[in-house]
Amino acid sequence: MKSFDILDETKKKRILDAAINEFAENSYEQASTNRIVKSAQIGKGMLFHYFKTKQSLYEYLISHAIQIMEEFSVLYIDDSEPDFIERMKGSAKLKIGIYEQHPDLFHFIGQVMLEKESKVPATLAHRLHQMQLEGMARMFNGIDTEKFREDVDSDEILKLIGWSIEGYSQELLAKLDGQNFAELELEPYWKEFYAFLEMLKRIYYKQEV
Amino acid sequence: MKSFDILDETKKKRILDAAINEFAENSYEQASTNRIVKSAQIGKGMLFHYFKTKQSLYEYLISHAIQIMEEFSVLYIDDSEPDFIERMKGSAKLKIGIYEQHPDLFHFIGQVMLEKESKVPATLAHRLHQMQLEGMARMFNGIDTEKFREDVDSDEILKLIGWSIEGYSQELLAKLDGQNFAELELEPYWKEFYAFLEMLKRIYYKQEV
DNA sequence: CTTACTTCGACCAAGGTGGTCTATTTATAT
DNA sequence: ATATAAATAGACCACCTTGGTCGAAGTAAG
Repeated sequence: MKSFDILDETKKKRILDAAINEFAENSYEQASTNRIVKSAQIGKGMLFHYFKTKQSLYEYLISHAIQIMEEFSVLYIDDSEPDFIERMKGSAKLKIGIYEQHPDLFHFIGQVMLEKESKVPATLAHRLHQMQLEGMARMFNGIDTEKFREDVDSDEILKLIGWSIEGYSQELLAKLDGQNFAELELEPYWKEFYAFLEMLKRIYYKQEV
Repeated sequence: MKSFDILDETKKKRILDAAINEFAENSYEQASTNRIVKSAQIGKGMLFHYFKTKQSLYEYLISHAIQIMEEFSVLYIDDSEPDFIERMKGSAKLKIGIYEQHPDLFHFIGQVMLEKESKVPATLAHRLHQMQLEGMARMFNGIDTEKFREDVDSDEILKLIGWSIEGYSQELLAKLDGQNFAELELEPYWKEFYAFLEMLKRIYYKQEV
């Protein structure tokens, strides 16, 4: 794998993107190394020179994906922010950030989660699980629930706000489908999103008098 | 196809379930007729006797799925009910009802939607689209928005309630994963769900004084 | 000119593809 | 009981894709 780490960044990215995309859209078995090399525009031999087998390529990708997720997580999510909705802003920026730079990463990880364990070595499965737990912790630990309205259980409020933001994002993403993120002016969408969050505050926070 | 329609219901169901499952979990190209016949416990020849080609089987399934969805829709969704959340109860019952009797139907339709148009004939694509529109209409037409709190736009409230119920269902479904619906006592879960809906009313409806 | 490394893609055996066909069983009709 | 027709299984077909190999050509360095 040394030989792979040494490549120019652009070729490396082409290969990683191609491979992640292939494993995102197909199960391990159905994913095709032939399609990967074609999409990455390299010869068949090279892929098996860099990664000796399909399986080891797969494991490399999983590890790579975890690494990216963790980097972005510490970068974007400020777990000292006590206001839940403010913290969710960071989470949204994280998702968009990953989406811009690695469009298929979430899809890939989702596919990995569905995979029969046999293809995902125990240590990687463990790291994935750990990542999930830590992500939850970073999202929910130390939230100030005093701000929430008192006629609804605060755990419920956390979930409701989460689901609402999830729904909003899905709708937005569907609307922006096909368009190229890189050359898109996102600022107005953020503005709208912030307004949406303010609305959530109006709904779920105590009314200031 | 006549020959197929005549079969005993149990064998018919075995074949339909196997085929829908296969096309739900794989794209058209990747779906395998071999796996279908093995799973349905019939000989290879029979499948191609009933449906002459893979493509025509696929189209039969799509048509079949649309039919089921429409039946359930008129059965469960009462579009004369003016209270949105009450109407959503029907929608939830519809989903569970379909899920019980055809576990992979939603997944299948989702997969069909993703398919490159070429494999889905225009007329079926049109029927699918029409079904979606009518479903939306049955959900949202004639809703009494007077009940909603007035400090938030009522269209937003409709969406927020929808997303919240969606999130709740997903969470519940994840919790019940793997368990067999048929032999499951659902009543307590409905109870909890109704309580959840009452909470949504508290949040999104005008407070009665 | 030699040595070492990179790159490609033809090639391999193995196995899966949609679809056909024959042989046999089962049901129906006379 | 006999003849005819329908239902059924699965071996088989030609074709394609699979993960992986390997030799040859290209490139760079010493």
